[in-house]
Amino acid sequence: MSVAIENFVKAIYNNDNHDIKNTKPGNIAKKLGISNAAATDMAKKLAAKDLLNYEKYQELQLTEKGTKMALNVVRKHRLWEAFLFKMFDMSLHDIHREAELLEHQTSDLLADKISSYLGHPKFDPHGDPIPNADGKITTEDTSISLSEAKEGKTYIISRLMSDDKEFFDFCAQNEIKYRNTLTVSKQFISNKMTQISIGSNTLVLNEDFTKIIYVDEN
Amino acid sequence: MSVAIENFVKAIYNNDNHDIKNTKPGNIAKKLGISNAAATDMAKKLAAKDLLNYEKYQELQLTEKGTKMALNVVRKHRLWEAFLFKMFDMSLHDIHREAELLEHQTSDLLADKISSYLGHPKFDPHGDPIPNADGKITTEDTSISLSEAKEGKTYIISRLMSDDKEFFDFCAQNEIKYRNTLTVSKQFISNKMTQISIGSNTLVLNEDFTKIIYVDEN
DNA sequence: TAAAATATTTAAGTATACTTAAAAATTAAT
DNA sequence: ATTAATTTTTAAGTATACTTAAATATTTTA
Repeated sequence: MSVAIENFVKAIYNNDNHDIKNTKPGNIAKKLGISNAAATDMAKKLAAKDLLNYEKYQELQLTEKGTKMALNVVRKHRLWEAFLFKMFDMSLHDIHREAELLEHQTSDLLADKISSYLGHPKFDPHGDPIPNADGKITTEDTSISLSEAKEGKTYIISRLMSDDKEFFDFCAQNEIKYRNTLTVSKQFISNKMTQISIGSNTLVLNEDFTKIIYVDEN
Repeated sequence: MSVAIENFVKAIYNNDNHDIKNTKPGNIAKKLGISNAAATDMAKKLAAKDLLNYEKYQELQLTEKGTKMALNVVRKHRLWEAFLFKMFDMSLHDIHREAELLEHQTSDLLADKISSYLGHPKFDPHGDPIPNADGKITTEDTSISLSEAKEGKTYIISRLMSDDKEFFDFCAQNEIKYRNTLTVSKQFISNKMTQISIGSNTLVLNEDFTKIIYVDEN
């Protein structure tokens, strides 16, 4: 299957799992940087290949076959991220960019070699779960976004759900890192801001950031 | 530039350097598994981009710009081979197949990271030289093919110039490996066969193999 | 050196993955 | 509940990288 198709099913999968669960063509188009028309076209094409269910004006739904393909690509993406992060001194943003390309040109054999070398990790450096060779995610997700965290409690950062360079630069400057500990000192409900202390820093984060920083109870 | 273009200039580069130096469209087409017509088309297109010089019915000649592009791709290919060979237990044939895909999706940044990790190797596991970051090959090639080697002399294997699985399987079974030592016991000139002793084996190789096994004097 | 074989080029056509522009349907706002 | 705004779809068109078939040029060989 082509890169375009792999990226399309991956975008649906990611949208379905994370975001506000909008998998209509326009939303997928926005993620992929293509026109709405192109997304509608592709949706019809993939429906004919039994990768997704398409009904006019409805959400796109991956079939079992489509989900399997998406998970295979996601697995390769996250394995590459884990591998490059371990081997080389590269930022989370950079490893994401490389993985975005390499994921489509990686045999199942090589993916297994990488997984094996890393000791079959269950999470990538963003904290996202890595599907196993059968395309199954075997970990439970108990984490919540920082925006939903409770005042006074201490948490461990479990995921940094972003591909944005500016966000990661901010993280790097403020000890916001996968597995680090933080305490929520205050939730400013009406302003949708969250005050945390992490290491020696006190930070007040707005919703843009607290929605993509995921944490687990300590 | 597209994968098709990168593969096209790479094929010209490789043909120009190794083989019987035939870079006419038909020969490139054969290497790439495309039709002659497609190769002629592409040649015209690349001439317009100043990647090669095209004159009807003549050999295709890479320009400086085209050569640079080819060397950049070749560098990435050989770095991936060296890296995968070091990291994972994979055959020469397998690492070639992976590198063939990964080479087009690798940033200069990542290539440099790989090179640095490996200590800036000058040769890949086939014995082919790895161009440096400036696209220069800094090693001299003093090796000759086994078909040209002298009776009675001892040599070191410097290159295994093939991507063929059967050839590498044969090599694996007979201690034919980069850097191993062999002695040419007899050249059967009229039959174009070469008898060698390597390790505990005596082998009589025909021209198909002696033309792709390169050796250096001891 | 002329005929036969081979290679290259031209021409016409295809599939993929897009585009823009307009029409149709849905969703949001008053 | 209409109207307005937004989305989705359809339609027509484009670039890339191929294909096959036929025409033309080159190379081989007898």
